[in-house]
Amino acid sequence: MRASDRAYRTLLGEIQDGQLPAGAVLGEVEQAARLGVSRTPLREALARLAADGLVVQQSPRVTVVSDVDADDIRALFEFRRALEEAAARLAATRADPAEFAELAAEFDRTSLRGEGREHYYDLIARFDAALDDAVDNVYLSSALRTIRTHLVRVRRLARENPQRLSASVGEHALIAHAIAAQDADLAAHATHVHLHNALTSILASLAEARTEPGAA
Amino acid sequence: MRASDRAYRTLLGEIQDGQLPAGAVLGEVEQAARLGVSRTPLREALARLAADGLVVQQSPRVTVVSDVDADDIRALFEFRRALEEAAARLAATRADPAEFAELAAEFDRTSLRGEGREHYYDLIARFDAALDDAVDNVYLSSALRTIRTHLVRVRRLARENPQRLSASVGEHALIAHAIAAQDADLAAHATHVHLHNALTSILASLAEARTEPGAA
DNA sequence: CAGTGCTTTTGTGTATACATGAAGGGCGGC
DNA sequence: GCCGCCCTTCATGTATACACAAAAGCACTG
Repeated sequence: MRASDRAYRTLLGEIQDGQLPAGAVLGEVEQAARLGVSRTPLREALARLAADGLVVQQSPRVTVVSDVDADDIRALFEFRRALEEAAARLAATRADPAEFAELAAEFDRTSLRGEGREHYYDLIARFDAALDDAVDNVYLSSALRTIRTHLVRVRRLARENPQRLSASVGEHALIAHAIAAQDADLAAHATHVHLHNALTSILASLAEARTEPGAA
Repeated sequence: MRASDRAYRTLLGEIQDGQLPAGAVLGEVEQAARLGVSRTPLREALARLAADGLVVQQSPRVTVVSDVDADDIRALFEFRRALEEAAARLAATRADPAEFAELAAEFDRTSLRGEGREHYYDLIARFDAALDDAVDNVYLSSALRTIRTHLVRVRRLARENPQRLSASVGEHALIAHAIAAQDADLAAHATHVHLHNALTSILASLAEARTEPGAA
């Protein structure tokens, strides 16, 4: 693997994990030395992170990990709503109904059995991949990939409670059913509802975390 | 200005102008020599172009200018529709009505006087800037900027006729009026109509250009 | 003592040298 | 004569050296 890829993935993971918190300064020489690569591939990694919006050039000389506050999350979800509603509509038109019927059944089963976090996240990831595949639009997929990159960090900031997770499974089931039924309106509206609930939960969790900053 | 910026802008302009046609191979040493910069800033420029989607890595070793065909344009407009409808809705909620009333009046005047191409494109650019400003969402604005970058090339491929241009002014006037009236539904639907008409015109022009490939 | 200007230092921007790997051509064998 | 292997070459990936600019610190002056 290329050194620039390693640097990118490492930094990406560290930013998503919170090991590199918002505001952390990323000096080229410093990070290059730490990651064991030279400045050239590290610069490329920083450029990619900047294109993703995960780091920003605070001043011409200093690159920092971008901040994430409630307003950012609202903006992200505005963007996400526009894209995912469109994606849901397109998938309802183009997707293989059988594939989404199968996904819907899996969501239903997961909801009943109440499985763990990792099973749920894995299922979500497969659902997202199927959506991307069905939509078959590189512009949309690329933008959705960027959003998901940011969402990893947002989820970490606002640790979702099991109750919300369970509700989310049901919402996904409905979206998958709608796509399988080729009902574009329902798919879009169910997506809207899902994102509304997700945002509400995240903002509530964030506000809660602010009042009692412990438990880190 | 930085050498990497110069390289980026030059290459961007040449791709948008068609001087670098789709499929053109961009070797690092070759382009670096041609543009009078070294490989390091040129690589950065290529990376930015790749992030924009204007060049693609055809194979691990060769970077080419991305192709634009009718399917690409349809995909671009699907994406654009999702974003601009959302932007129109948000602008209708958040924009300063007076600003868009003024823009709407300018569109009306332009429509009456039948001014030239450059005046129209300039007005559109100001409208887009006002929209970006009103929406106040970096994710949306960033995605819209990417779209506009691609649109320059699309417009060049499908030279729009004066008739379509004139109709487009009227469609923009309606969108601006809707935003000024804070009518989100009308703004979104007028945007949808506008993009539908624009896409139809572009695809027709493209099909026409294919049957008579002269007039280049 | 404070303010200003100079100097030093540090970090980025750029150029170039080196390593590595793939692709193409040529030569040899079958 | 054709196929396959090896060698050469050239492209990218990486490392590093150099240049420049900005910021910080110190010293000198008012």
